[in-house]
Amino acid sequence: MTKILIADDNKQITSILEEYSKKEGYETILAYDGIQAMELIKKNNFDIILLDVMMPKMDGFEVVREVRKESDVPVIMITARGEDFERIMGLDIGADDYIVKPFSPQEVMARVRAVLRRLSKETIMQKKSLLQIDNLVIDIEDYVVTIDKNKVMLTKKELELLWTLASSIGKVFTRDNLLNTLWGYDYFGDTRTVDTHVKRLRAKLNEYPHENWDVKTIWAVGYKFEEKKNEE
Amino acid sequence: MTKILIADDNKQITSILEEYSKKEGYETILAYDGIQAMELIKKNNFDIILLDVMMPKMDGFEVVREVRKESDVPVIMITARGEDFERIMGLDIGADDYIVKPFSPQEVMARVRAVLRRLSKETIMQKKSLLQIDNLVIDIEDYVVTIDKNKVMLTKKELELLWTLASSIGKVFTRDNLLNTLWGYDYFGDTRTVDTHVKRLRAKLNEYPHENWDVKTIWAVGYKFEEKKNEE
DNA sequence: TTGTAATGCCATAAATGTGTCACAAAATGA
DNA sequence: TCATTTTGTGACACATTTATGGCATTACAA
Repeated sequence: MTKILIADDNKQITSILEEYSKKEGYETILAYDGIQAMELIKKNNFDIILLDVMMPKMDGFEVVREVRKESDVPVIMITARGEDFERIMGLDIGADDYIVKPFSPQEVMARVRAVLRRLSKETIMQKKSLLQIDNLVIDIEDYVVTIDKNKVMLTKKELELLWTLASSIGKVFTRDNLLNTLWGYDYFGDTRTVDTHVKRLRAKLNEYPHENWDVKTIWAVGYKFEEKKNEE
Repeated sequence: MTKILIADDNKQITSILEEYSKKEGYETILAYDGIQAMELIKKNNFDIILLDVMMPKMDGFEVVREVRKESDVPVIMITARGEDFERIMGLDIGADDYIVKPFSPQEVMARVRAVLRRLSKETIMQKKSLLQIDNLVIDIEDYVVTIDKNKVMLTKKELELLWTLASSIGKVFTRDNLLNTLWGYDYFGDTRTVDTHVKRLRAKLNEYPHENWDVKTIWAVGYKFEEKKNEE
């Protein structure tokens, strides 16, 4: 049975996530600050951990750092603002995904499922932080994106954008969603900025052929990463 | 079958490393202090040894010194702080690699594989602690770096920096990563200092041609050692 | 101790990335 | 089809990040 730890000092958040986790069939345990989370982690053997960044006594970053010394449980960080992508995902912290508030519980559960699915595949492969879709490979650790082994030179924002879209294949993101996830919810900028980044990303991706996937526009809604299922 | 000794007084660390080692297919033996480690080393014929520096009864340094009197087993040291690179890697101690806490188990296993791979090539050659990438050779033992047989005069920090980057080809290191690994995690200095050392290192490396590799900047992230795969 | 090399820090220059806008192009629906 | 809405694109200003040279301090060897 999948065992999940939900750590957040906001009880409304933990209780709604608890409800959804139980609906999902997970064994759910709650913590309300970092110290408590650490204690529970030491005693239990969780399959996945949901960690709020801002918690009393010990913040989420510290908790992951502690956890990572000894274990490799998948961790999803919940952050109130657009913290630096690479800080959370990659090099410094080593979380498996991150979610920006405000979020919907469904979204969180989708991420949890995605991480668990991805991880179960990766026990065979060595590398984590590797997202592979058809001939597209996104490697967070090396900060490299390739299409059929061809290196695509993306900037940080472009990589974040691609990673965000591609890690939820098929899901439509509104411009506000993306602004919220990539720039933080307290960012007040032009919505159309997203368009510009999509344009730049597409230009670079189109340097190489990719028949089975694309960044698609959903008219009057937003963008999504689409994978065309092969007709095998 | 590869036989590995894991010596650390923290049982959580040994047990997680044991788990990963077994997953890797190694025969795994554990020790919880230096004396115990020594006894096991005398009785067994290990292929590789993981040694925590801070252990009760006999610290990691002493253990290696003892071991080195009689054997040449590859040793990877685990240190909590940025101990002097040359002390661990160089003439005094003669370890084959070192890892700074906190680490992820994958990272450790990657290092283990790397050391074993390197060593297996070196049985023919006499030298150990030799890192070779295309026309670049880093000799930790003699503290010498050459490009096409041309000696490159690097300072201590420059060598450490190069070695750190080059022994994880492709991996991006943030400035904080490097500060942590090279200066110790308790060092509070200017992040930009890393830039300066990269500058000096590059200047010296560029005295000689190297088409197939370079120290590359990942904008807004950090640095990495990049090897351009030859189109053989 | 003294001289020399190494190191760390800073200011400034250079390089690169990002956000905004105006207008063109495309999609939608009557 | 046309009017309207939405998206795509190129240009440009400006923000951010990195490279560089110089200088002060420290470490080290003679």
